Amino acid sequence: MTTAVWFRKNLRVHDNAALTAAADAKQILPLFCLDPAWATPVTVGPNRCRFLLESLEDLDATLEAKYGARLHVVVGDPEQTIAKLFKEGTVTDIVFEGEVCEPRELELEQRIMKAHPQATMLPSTHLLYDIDEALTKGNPPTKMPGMVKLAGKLGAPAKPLPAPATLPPTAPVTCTLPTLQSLGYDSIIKDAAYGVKGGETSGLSRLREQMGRENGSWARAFEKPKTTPASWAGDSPTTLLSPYVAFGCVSARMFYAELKQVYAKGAHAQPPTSLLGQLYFREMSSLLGRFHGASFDQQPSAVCKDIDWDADAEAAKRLHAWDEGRTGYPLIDAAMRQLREQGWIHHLARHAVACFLTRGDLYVHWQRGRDVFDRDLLDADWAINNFNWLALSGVAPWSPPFFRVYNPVPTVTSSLNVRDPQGLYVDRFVPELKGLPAKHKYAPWLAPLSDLNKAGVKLGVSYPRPLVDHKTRSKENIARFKEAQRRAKEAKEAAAPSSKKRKAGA
DNA sequence: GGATCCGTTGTAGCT
DNA sequence: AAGCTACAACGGATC
Repeated sequence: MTTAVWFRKNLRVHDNAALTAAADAKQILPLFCLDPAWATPVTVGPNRCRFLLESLEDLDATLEAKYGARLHVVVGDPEQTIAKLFKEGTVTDIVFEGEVCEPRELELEQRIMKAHPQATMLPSTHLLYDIDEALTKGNPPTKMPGMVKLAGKLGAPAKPLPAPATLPPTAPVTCTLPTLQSLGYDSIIKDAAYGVKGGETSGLSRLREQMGRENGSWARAFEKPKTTPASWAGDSPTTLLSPYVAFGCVSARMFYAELKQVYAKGAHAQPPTSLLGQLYFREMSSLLGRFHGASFDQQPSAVCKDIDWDADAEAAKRLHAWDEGRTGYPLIDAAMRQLREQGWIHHLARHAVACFLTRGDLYVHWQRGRDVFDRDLLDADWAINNFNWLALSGVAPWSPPFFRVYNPVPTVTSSLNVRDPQGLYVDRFVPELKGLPAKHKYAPWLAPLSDLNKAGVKLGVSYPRPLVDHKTRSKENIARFKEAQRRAKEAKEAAAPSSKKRKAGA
């Protein structure tokens, strides 16, 4: 009698409902299914895959040290892997946590439950709140005041489950962890942003380190818009805990519990900008993702206007240049190159590149950008990624007004808050501009020819000229967006006339 | 049911 | 230097 404990987005021993439930089993098989269809270099970048493998390695080590158990990692289709384990008699039972909203995972678990009726699917520990309970309180909020109100109704999140004291013996299985090479990755990037390494061990130690930063006053004072996107090393501007939370190395409830302790010791910032606000945004994204289901990542939908994004060969070229950091706008290019190299960029850099790709400059479909983020971000999360691309491209009810476009050339007053007078961020990620005077670093096309020559910069050759002219393009795009919106409204009105129309007609 | 309020993060130009 | 305004104007929640 062996119970498989299927690890999914909970790569940890703390706050793990499945592992906790397995404490009563006769024998267990800790299991992770690595779907090779998921982990391809095209869909999941090497850095993100590396973080996963490190997390699995750490989980295996923790299981062995704490319980004398080992993690059985199988590279293959999860459904088939589990079916085979049952068929061979390796396992007789399975326990796992349900997914909160990602459609492919929800579909997968439905197939598993159908094929193995004895399986136990437990409520997820992925969020602060039980998602089903949260959704009984009405439609999920789309703005932070609504989320704060909902949190008030739901009360304090449950305390994180402690790691089990003991576990039953592990089934005797030999297993070796896959490597990036064995999964078909050839460009192996070793250094993530700020050296974040996957796994519960480094995740929990990073959590404690960040909560203890400046004796807790840093976490209490934290306000995201005040941090700068021109960051890549040294003290991180944000906690950089998001990759750990995304893969479940650190549970949101554990994060919340530690944060509450720090908050208890003094005055602290409030949502939306505070650290708690960040956990609330994550919660809100998942609630909305669950509520809208598979349409959440589509256009058009109940939460996505039908905008006529460019989709011709020219647009494909612009997308490619954006993806590779060759737009000719150093801020955009530095951020996109950092994303590839480090698997992380600051929140405001995400705003800058997302606005630039979509409504601001290139007028490319937000789904294209979303897929690039999904590939490269260590903290990629289906609900959060879609929520934010819907927001930044201007199509969602929770979007900022579409005509508020970020300037890709940082200024002192810009809300992108770049604050990089020496242009060090550009130097680090766009080294071909290194010799330029600092004042031209973010707009090399404005530099006098003598400066360009001195720096060895040949615009259009060693570094691209601006792909589009921001001032004229953003104006045109705003007009196009407005027109698309007007058409959509008209179509809606024609389908279901409202009293407004009658009034207008009278 | 209509009016009003407000939303984590716009920019440029002015005082 | 912080704070105002013009630009052009969405849509959900609330009263």
